[in-house]
Amino acid sequence: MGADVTSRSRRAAGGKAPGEARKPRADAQRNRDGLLEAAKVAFAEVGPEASLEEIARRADVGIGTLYRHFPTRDAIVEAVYRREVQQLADAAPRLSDTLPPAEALRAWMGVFIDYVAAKKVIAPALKSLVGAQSALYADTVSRISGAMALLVERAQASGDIRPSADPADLLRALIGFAYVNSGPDWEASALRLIDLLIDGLRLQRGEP
Amino acid sequence: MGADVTSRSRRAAGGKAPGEARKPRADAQRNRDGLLEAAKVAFAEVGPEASLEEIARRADVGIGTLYRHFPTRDAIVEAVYRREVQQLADAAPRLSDTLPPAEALRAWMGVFIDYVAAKKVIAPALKSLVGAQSALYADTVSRISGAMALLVERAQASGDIRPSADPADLLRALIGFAYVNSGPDWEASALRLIDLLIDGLRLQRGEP
DNA sequence: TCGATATACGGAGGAGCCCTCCGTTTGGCA
DNA sequence: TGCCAAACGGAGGGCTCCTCCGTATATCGA
Repeated sequence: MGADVTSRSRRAAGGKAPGEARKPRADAQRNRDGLLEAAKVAFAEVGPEASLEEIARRADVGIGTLYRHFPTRDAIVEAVYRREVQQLADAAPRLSDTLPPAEALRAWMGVFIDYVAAKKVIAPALKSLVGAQSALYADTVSRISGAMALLVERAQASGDIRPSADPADLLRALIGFAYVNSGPDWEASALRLIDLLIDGLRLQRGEP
Repeated sequence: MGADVTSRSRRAAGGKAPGEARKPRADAQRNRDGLLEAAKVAFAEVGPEASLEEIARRADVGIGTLYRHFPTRDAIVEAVYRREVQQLADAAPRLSDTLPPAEALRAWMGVFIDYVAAKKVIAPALKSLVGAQSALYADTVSRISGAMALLVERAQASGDIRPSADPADLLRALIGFAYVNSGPDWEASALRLIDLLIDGLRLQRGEP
């Protein structure tokens, strides 16, 4: 995303094109990595409200350094979660190649829930997936949206589900189910609700 | 709820039973009301994270006074929302007397969404409706749960929806839909999702 | 190899918030 | 009218966020 201040992918060391910044310094890179690692741990333990000063402390780095690398809280949160989200998105095509279309859709939604359950870290970031203000999360959003769209399209093409089904709606529903993640029963409940939705989608009453 | 420190419903002024505290002082009552009013405004503007010191300031009251009346942030949030939630719960029996059971259920869920949309204030308190830790919100929760249970029971009794439908699941779904409340389309999307759920509930495939 | 200098670092400091504690004020009852 | 429980207010300790700037050093050209 555009959040990081340090830019990583410069052309390999050596001659630099005119106007191009030089390669990031080694200590900068090291500190950045350390910060991400510390943040991952802290977010997992405390949630995304974890103290940034505490994260800097854990990374053995000054608070100023943290802010230089990640000017906002969102920036560091987003950086930490990106890889996790990517894994989730990757599951979609895999499932789609394995299962009948509607089942693949159901299964992926289940995986989404499992994922949120396992890495509790993700849950609080969910809102950003549909949030308006999150230019920051655009990348993450498009990956997940893409996964959902793929599954819905295939299920529609095969006639498994009603053609009016809107992937954006389903994503909202899924995020909503995942959001309500307290109580001992929440995961099972979410899975039942997914089944209910899929059943609803299968119904073709009065659709063109 | 048990949150308020000052207790309002004493027996009418006059002789007091042995061991019973005296009636609250007039200034205390006045300040309590002022705090609630200020909090209502502040929560509406900023959400439930609004600064408590700011609320005390707006109410022309010391911070200590705020804390005496409402020892925790939850206490004051809860007090503000209770009346709003009550209105919502009241809508259920009214709809149930007017519409066919499944339609009443659908309509009430719609009202819930409308309500969250109109008084944005409520949205952030949603999580508490299913939260585990919220002994504080027990009253609110039971009112809403009761409304949902009533509607589901009647719809089941009439055979409109599958007997396995779980009111708690549906409440979770509804709260989830309402939670994902950003973007221009969210309300319409939520209503479509409700329709989808109701359609799913109508399906009786493989149910006893 | 050896500076020069862009780059990166650290942390003090201002401002805000949360919540507690306690000296002061005041409303209500006798 | 006077007493005193009840209520008040806000200073203060501790935490957080974020900015700013003087200091240190990694990198690159000579």
